[in-house]
Amino acid sequence: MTKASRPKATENTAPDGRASDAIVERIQEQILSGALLHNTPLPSERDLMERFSASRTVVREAVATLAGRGLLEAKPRYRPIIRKPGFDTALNTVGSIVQLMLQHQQGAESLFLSRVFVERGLVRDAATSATRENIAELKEALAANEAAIMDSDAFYDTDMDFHGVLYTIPENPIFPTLHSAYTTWLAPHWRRMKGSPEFNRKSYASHLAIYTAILERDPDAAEEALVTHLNVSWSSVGPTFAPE
Amino acid sequence: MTKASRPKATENTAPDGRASDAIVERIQEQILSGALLHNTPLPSERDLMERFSASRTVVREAVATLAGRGLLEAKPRYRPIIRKPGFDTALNTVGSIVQLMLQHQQGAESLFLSRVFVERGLVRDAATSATRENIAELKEALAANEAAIMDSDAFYDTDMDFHGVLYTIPENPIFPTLHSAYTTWLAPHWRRMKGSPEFNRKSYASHLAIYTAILERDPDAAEEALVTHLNVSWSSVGPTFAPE
DNA sequence: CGAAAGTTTTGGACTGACCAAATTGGGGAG
DNA sequence: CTCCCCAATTTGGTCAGTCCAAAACTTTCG
Repeated sequence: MTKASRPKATENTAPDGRASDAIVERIQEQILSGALLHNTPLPSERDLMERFSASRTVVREAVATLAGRGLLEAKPRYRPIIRKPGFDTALNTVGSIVQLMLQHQQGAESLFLSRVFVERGLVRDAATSATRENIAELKEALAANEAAIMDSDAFYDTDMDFHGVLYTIPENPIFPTLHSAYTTWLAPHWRRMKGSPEFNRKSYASHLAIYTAILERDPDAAEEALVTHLNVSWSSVGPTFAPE
Repeated sequence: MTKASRPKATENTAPDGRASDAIVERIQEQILSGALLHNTPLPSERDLMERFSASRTVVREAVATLAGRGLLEAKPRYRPIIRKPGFDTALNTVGSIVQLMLQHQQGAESLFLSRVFVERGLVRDAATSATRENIAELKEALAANEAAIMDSDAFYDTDMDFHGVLYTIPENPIFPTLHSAYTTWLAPHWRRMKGSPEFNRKSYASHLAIYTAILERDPDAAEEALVTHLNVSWSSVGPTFAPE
């Protein structure tokens, strides 16, 4: 105890904003520095209010803020779990807003088009600079994709995986994150209508075309194959979004 | 707006999650539907607690959540301002986490490389499909850039603007947002070191090369000019980030 | 040794109160 | 009549204390 852990009266140099912000920052530091371990639960609120000599209100607010930032995962009645931030954390925090904008097809289409844009760049780069390992992975993903043609659920997964491999090629952690963002955000709409082995076979053919173009180091061909592939997909998914 | 919804009396039967979530959702709806107008202040907390017949604690929590999602802009002592969500809102909410990752390690570099990736695609597209207006805008931005060579502050701004024009070409609202995200996130480091008219002149030359390549509808040349340009910039900015 | 019952802890929510800053309303000076 | 300044009121931020039901932790018992 010894409540005197922090004399708050003696120091007033900066314009004191929110009291919780100070706590947020302190906890944040401790999470980043590792003083609070990843995947472990946060100390109890009553504990925290002692450590920071603040009221529960403030502590609570701080916790909520941290949770909003994704540094804590706060399930309703449970202890908040500490999450060290990564690019995935960042993407997660936007999830709720993106979700809102996806309800209007305008937003969904924008997002989809951005994906096309990104993947166009990815396949071009793959065509010009994919390593042997990259190509091996692509081949593997492609094989899995072919094997799943008859099972639409599995096909969906292997489809995602194939595209996912493309995102790993730049070796930039942002891209895999982006991929999972695209898939999780668009997934609900995507899943709802999907199906025939016929359709799957066509998709697979597209994938193969992309792969082949990459193998032949032909960026333009790879890009074009990718674009037509995605456009076909969109033509059957786009309409599932709200009209206006 | 006939959805009067239930007044939530005393019930314990349902697995009610967070009480504030219900309010969050209601307010969110009202913001989206326009019942609460963009850029106007939210009603007072005491008012809200009457409307939703909840305690101030809960109302407060709801407001905090909304603010965290970017639907409200809450300055410390002022009334929260209603913000209808857009892609910019989304990017804003990630700001704090991104900021964390920028301080450290290769986070900054990853971000920068992603920018290079994006702009490569942008200039390619510009080279193949820029409209007369796009080109006119580029020309204008370029002229402004040249005129600012002697004034490093102004040069920085016109530099950003020039790149910004590229992000408008796809006519996808995500891209301008992305541009402002890149600039605001990287700005602090970028600003801290820049300077000589000498350096500016070189940058301008790069911009001109990009512009010329676009004019000549040469995607490869445009891309290459862009890459060398950004790499030069990075070589003088990158080191300003924390080592490891 | 493990499962059930019991006890303590903890997060969610509410009330009432206080303070300082923001907003508002009303004069009084120009 | 307008504009600015100062009180009166509102409002956001914070605190302390209380209640409750669900988790988490103990202990007991089969």
